Amino acid sequence: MNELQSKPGTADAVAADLERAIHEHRLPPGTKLGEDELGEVYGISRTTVRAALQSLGHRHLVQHKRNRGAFVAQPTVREAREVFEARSLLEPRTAHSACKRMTDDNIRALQAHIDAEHAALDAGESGRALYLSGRFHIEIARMADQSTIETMISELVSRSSLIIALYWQRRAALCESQAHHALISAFADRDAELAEELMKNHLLDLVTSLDLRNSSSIPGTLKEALAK
Amino acid sequence: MNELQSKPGTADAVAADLERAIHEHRLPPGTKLGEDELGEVYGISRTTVRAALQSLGHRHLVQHKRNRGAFVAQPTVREAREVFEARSLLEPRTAHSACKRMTDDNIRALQAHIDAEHAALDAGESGRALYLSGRFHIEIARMADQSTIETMISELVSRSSLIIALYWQRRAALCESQAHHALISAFADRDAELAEELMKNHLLDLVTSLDLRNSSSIPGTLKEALAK
DNA sequence: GTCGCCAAAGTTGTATACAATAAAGTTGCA
DNA sequence: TGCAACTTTATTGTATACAACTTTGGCGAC
Repeated sequence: MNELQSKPGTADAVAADLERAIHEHRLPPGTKLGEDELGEVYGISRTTVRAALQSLGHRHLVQHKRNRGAFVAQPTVREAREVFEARSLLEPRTAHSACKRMTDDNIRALQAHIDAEHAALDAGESGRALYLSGRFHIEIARMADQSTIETMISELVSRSSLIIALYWQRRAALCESQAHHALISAFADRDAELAEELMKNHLLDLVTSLDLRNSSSIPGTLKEALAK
Repeated sequence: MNELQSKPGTADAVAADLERAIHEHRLPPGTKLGEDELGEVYGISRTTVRAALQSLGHRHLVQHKRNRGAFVAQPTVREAREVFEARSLLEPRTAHSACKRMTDDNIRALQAHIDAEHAALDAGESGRALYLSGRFHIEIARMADQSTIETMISELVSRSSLIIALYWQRRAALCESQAHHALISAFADRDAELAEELMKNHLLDLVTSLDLRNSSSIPGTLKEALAK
């Protein structure tokens, strides 16, 4: 059941690699993604790099500035709200659908996901833990057998990772896994209504754990704000 | 309040032009989009054409076949169901939100949209009428002031146009505008709950007006189906 | 006569070279 | 000394050239 991954050196492979690096916070928001630089890293020409960056740009993970280059996107407060609004429309109902189709193998796979997340957290790899935490949501969409919605959620989850990088406030540390555990329990009990409600609340909790007050100074954006 | 449109000759402009042509059924599903050919039409190089085609590919409007080229996408029955499933999750609630924010000017704009649609239909421009009919849904999302969701709905609407081209069955002709009129009435009455319900039923009607029986022979796909 | 192989043509995939634009640093003048 | 305009430099935007692959037509063998 290997997910089909592109051969290394292709635009898709580079885009996937960059997306993961962004998702894992190894590339913070605002990081410049020079074409020559990336081409040298991956041993490919700018043409392929550009294709990858364009793909990420279309998913709102990188922001293109004309004649300036590509940068890891810095979602605004407004954008952050919109992303979670969209997720709240898609994911609860998708969790409901997924629950009704879920097999025992699926549930075990989700449990394994959480275990891996914990392991990463224990190993101090918080970026990887965050990535796996996002994948959890995508896996649920996949189990709902809705590839179109899965694609959308995948984009929203990646963007959420950027939002977390910018607006996360320390206090609410890792209540994450609690919600995910509860979801798995609902799946195991085949309680679709409960799963839907849990997902809804989980997303709500995520939003409230963010600091989305207007115009909080985003690190690295200050100089740009003045320049403009 | 001119919507910012890219200068002609840019990848964005070409992509927008092609998207509209696809939406208006001037480019039927399965049409080959040769790079040299398009470059000659628009007076630009293949580089720019490729960027435009890649953009449309990411929106699932064109399908890329390795070393074969780009073709106007031919959504499968499964994909068709998924697109409308996604729309049913997004649009009713968005109509609700839009209703609560809607101004009198907004309502007049929507009415003007429908009038233009009728005019196009009377002029025999059924493609343009279909395009405007889709724009109606996008305008509502815009009025909900949710640009992220608007982008998603925009993609889904364009894909719906391809689905209609493939699976539309003659009988249910143009009950379309009826539903849109009813929606405007709900907006005018500031009845958000009703608007949500109307949108939900409207999308349901759309799906049931399609012929989504498995493996109905799609024009132009037959030879490919046999080849595979 | 049909099947299979081979060759040639056309198209996309990739890399490189050139042009345009924006940022930054420098120099000159007030 | 401060500001402004210019020059320089580095980067992206665009076009073109080459390579790889798929397809299609023809030729030969069975």
